[in-house]
Amino acid sequence: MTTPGRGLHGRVLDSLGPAITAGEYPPGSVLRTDELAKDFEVSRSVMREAVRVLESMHLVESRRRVGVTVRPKAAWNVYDPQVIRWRLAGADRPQQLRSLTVLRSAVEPIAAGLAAKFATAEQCAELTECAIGMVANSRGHKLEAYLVHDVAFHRVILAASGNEMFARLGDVVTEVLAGRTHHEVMFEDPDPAAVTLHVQVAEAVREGDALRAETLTREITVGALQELDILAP
Amino acid sequence: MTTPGRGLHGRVLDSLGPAITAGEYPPGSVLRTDELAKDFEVSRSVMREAVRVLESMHLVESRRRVGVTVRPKAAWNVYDPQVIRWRLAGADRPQQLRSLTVLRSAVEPIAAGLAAKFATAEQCAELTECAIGMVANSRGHKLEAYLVHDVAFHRVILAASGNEMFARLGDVVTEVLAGRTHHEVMFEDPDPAAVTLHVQVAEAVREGDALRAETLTREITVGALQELDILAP
DNA sequence: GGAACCAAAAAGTCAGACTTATATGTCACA
DNA sequence: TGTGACATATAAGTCTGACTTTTTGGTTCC
Repeated sequence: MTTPGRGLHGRVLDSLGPAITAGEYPPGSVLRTDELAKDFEVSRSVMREAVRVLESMHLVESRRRVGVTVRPKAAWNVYDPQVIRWRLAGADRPQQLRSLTVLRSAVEPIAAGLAAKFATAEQCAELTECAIGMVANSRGHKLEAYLVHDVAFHRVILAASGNEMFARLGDVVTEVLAGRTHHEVMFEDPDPAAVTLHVQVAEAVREGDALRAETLTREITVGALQELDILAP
Repeated sequence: MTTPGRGLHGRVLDSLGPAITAGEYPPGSVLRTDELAKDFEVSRSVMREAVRVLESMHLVESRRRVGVTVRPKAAWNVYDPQVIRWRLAGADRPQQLRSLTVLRSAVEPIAAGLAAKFATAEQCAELTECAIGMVANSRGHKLEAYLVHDVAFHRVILAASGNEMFARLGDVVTEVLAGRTHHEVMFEDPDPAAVTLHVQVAEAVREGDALRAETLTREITVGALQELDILAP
């Protein structure tokens, strides 16, 4: 999905980042740069660059005479795609999946409404294609192919909303959907009702019916919430 | 609001970051590390650390034999608080304000609904205090004091939602509200209807009425959208 | 015209010396 | 006994220079 280990400092991050988000170094832990450098067998300059990046993610704080302190989870930049990936890969996975799904349930309906208003003809076509692809792979244990179209569908919706911040959630949604299919139990074919909803959203967007697109998408996300037992009574 | 210029590399960031987000170096521009180091009168190591941070924000990409390339806006980590601050401070301000307000309009109603279910007694009390503070400063050109309570109100809602990702939007909302009051035209007292809505939201949350809290908050955010001429017909 | 090759350019890496801020302990004095 | 000033050790921060590695773009030769 993303470029791992860009350079030496990147490999350090790929190792240190997940360790922190997984709570291996609990908040308040103090690390020392040159000790880390020794542990990871890299020069101090490389380790310093890695620490700087972690600092920009608010995962750690570097202070003179003290060291590199791990910050509490509440301070983390939980929207950083890399942090999200690290958390999804570790012990934090369930919580991360829940909060992301709740975020989706807030954002996607609004995005769909905006998409109905602002989507280009090309995006409408893409959307329809995705919906068709989902239908075509909705039966017969072709989950992999189904997922590809499902992911693409949601990405197009977010991009077509015309809101840059919504658009940037495409990666996040991708991770969530991919995770749901790959890691969770998902032997059966997708819910036919959900497939229909996607087709109908594509319709509504094409017809410029913002309210309908929003409502239908809300139904989709409610389904996603229910899958994770996040009830919305 | 946040710590500016933490160390030498921080000061470089405070200068280079805004320049990039403002489009001073358009996407595709190629910078060279040691040239930058010379320009900013810092050592290469310091400049490298700054570049690493910019890279982690997806503002630039560093490649061997090529240099440091500025990435297109679509790649930027627009959820990074620092990037948001840089954009709000520069030419991108209007667009940034719009997309943030749309994001708010998606997230806050859901957050309010969750808050109605999960807020602690303490948070309910805080919320009521904020609402009272808003009422008390709603007339007589006491906008500064009004704003303080307004901001606090929305932060509590987001925090009380129990969703870590919503909670982290508190800073963002703060920036938006502060910006609206300080930079935009806002001579008159706040809309009395909006004040009432806040009071009612506090009520609904206290009573655990999720649906009402959500609906009322949606009315608040619709108002925010209208202020920016973002119509939602 | 295309494939193999070469050279330059820029980032990447490392090691070592030095500077600076600061937490903490010490000691004198009240 | 408590409090303030001061000294000291510590770890991050900074700078410099040498070296390595990757990659691009041109050049040569078939």
